[in-house]
Amino acid sequence: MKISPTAIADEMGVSAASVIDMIKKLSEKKLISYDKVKGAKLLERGQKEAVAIIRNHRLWEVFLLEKLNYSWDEIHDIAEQLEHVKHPELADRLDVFLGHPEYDPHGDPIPKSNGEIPTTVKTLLSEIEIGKSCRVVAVKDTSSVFLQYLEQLSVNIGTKIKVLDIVPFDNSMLLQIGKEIKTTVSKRFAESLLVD
Amino acid sequence: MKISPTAIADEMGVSAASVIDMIKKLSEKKLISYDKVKGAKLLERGQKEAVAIIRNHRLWEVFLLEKLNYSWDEIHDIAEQLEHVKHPELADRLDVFLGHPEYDPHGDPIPKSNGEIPTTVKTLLSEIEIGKSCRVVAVKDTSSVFLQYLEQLSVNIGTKIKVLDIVPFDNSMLLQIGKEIKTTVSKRFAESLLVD
DNA sequence: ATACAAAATTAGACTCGTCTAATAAAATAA
DNA sequence: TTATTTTATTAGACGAGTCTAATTTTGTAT
Repeated sequence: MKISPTAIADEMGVSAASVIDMIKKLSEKKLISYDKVKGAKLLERGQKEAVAIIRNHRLWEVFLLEKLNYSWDEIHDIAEQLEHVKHPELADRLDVFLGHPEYDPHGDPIPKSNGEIPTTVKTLLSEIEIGKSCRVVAVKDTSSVFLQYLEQLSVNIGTKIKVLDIVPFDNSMLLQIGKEIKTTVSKRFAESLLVD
Repeated sequence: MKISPTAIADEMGVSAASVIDMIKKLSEKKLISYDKVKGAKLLERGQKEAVAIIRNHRLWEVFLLEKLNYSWDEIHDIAEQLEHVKHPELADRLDVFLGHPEYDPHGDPIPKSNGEIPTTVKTLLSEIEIGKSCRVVAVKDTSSVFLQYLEQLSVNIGTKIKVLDIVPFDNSMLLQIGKEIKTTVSKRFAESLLVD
């Protein structure tokens, strides 16, 4: 998909000018290609570097949650710093130490050392029909507010959810979460949860 | 002790001008004081930050050695990157996870969360008299070459060393290392090992 | 098709950490 | 004490990454 410089700027909290500047620099470094029409695309080298960093990020997230007992909503920010620590072998050793986890705590697949990323079939909760059940496999939004909300609703990776009803007016969904909780969530919410 | 800007520049591999510039900036930030005569001194805030970073560094070194099975001579460089990862509870959680280690793999004390640094009596191996025995408690030089040399001689923290003889000519020492190894080392070597 | 709005891009500036070259100050040797 | 050498300091510049304020391009509604 093509993403506009403005969108990147908003997402990253920097000015559009900075994004354009950076696109230029990354193009010069042959990490990305840029073309008004096709947008920005990762080049071979850029792709590799990017995947390596994502691998680091997700492995560190597992470490922070499992070993240091951080909570779901805290790990992302710390992993964002850890992911840039550079040393050959580091990711692989971490991977071994953690027992070769396949998914990070948010349900995202951890790239293999060869750069391969396991793909999983994921559906937005918002696309599940009335009466059907599913299990949470990942979150699309990793912001603290969202994760804390999930926590509050006892929603975790693996949690079973049944769609009891959908309000036609605004597409809110009435959900049965696990055995205990029955609640209504917004369309926005249902579009931020990935299920299988 | 007072250290000259030039010495810092050499040690850090930057120009003297950079050191002076940085001294100015750190002074403005009230992290250090600087005075031609007294030299540079850490101020309260600077001291705290510095100790916190040392704490991070040493804890990460323990992690890298014990959990990721890195070797003695590799951990320093990686820890130098990890030490700057910032998050309120990170050091404390790491500390708990590692079981409150008191020393890092090079034998240096790990500062407590309150900033306290356990002090240990340490003597240079070069000051041990003929016939006396001692145990290695720390290394003064953490360069790869030195650590690899130690590895080769089977010298580790805790290794027992007996000084069998000292060559008056150049102060080389004949050592009994553990039970197996008997070898002669230079004065420079003996001044890089700390024993109790 | 025209005109307005939104997005992309450029220009010019600022901070940071760094550098080299020039100058000043201090230490040391004669 | 003066000359020489070493060290400290200043001046001016540069690249990186960022910004704001134009300006240009593109998209869209009338």
